[in-house]
Amino acid sequence: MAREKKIHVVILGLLNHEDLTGYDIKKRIDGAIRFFWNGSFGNIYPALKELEEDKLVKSSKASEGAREKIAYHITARGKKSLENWLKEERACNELRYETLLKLFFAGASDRETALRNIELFEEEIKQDLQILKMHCKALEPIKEEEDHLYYYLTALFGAETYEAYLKWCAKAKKMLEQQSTVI
Amino acid sequence: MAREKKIHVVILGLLNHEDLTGYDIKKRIDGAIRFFWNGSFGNIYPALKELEEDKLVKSSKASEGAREKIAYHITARGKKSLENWLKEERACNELRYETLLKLFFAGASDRETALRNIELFEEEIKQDLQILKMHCKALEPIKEEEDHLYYYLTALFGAETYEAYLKWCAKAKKMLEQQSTVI
DNA sequence: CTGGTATATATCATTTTGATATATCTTATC
DNA sequence: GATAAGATATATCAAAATGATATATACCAG
Repeated sequence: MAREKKIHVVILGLLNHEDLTGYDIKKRIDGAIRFFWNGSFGNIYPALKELEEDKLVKSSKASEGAREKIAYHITARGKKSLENWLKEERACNELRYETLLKLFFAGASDRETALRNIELFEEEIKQDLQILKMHCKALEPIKEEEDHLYYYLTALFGAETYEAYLKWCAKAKKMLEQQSTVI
Repeated sequence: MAREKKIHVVILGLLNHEDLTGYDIKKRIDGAIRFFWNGSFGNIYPALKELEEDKLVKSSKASEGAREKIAYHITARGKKSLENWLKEERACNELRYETLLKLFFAGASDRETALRNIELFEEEIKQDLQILKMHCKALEPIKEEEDHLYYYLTALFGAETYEAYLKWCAKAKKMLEQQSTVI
């Protein structure tokens, strides 16, 4: 295994159940996957070429008319590679929340700024929570079929953690408000 | 504002209440900050040079004996820059959990692999939760003083979300086990 | 028929990550 | 008192991810 890009397994995972173009892949990532992983054209297109070089995917010109369009199909080798990754006993889980960074350093400004940043976070989370709840609602009834249980569980993870975020927001706001009146 | 590196504000935030060397900065990040932001020598040292070029920090040779050591101090300009960032109304909050990616694509392997990956995640979270709870316990009694409330709130965020993760783990494991016996 | 949006591929500069190199200081062990 | 291990300290580099931009076609509404 020469290459170690994470985008490779994201692509293989998506291609594992349907043929897609680079553009399609980006759309899929921007759909449900974005809540726990990202991808950009800047790494998708080069990755597709590398995967083809390594014979993990196979391309086919699927051009409709004048517009060029390249669809990719996973190979047996690609499926094997995907499964190997799934069985690897290490996973890199990390969170990068600028809001928490700002809160940690909030002492460099006033209490109002700290509160405002939490409110902005709260709004963002509320919106995304609505989307996650819709995903859950759509997947819950069909979770006995095929891979839907897996999709449901990732959506449920998002929904439940976002609920926890909102509870924390309320608590944090209250504490900040209390302390600012005392001082 | 020429440069836009996030590591710059992390460094400014840390230098805002004490002078530090690059190595110290890395240690601070690896302490409490790592739960929501990371930094590496590979970007800390170049960032310090850039910050000095832009006059946001000032270096002073603090060498003890033969070992070279460069301590950095924040300037008035640096404090201003930090505050501007805090007041900016946008924050990039993102989560990158390979465990969820593996779960989403778990259909490419067997149910046991999916379960195993959740168990590994659970173990990792349990360990970090202990650390976060210790942080909370240490900060809770002094949260009325100075910036401690901010530190406490970030630790509390971690502790509460990790608790939510563990609840989800239990639920997810149960669902996976139930479905595997039915099929 | 035309302007806006979606489709589609590609590239590039900037940033981050992770590993490695180098050297010194401190502490424990034998 | 030797020496090995681990912590301190700076620096650099390849690889990967990010975010923006360029280019061109297809489709649809007004």
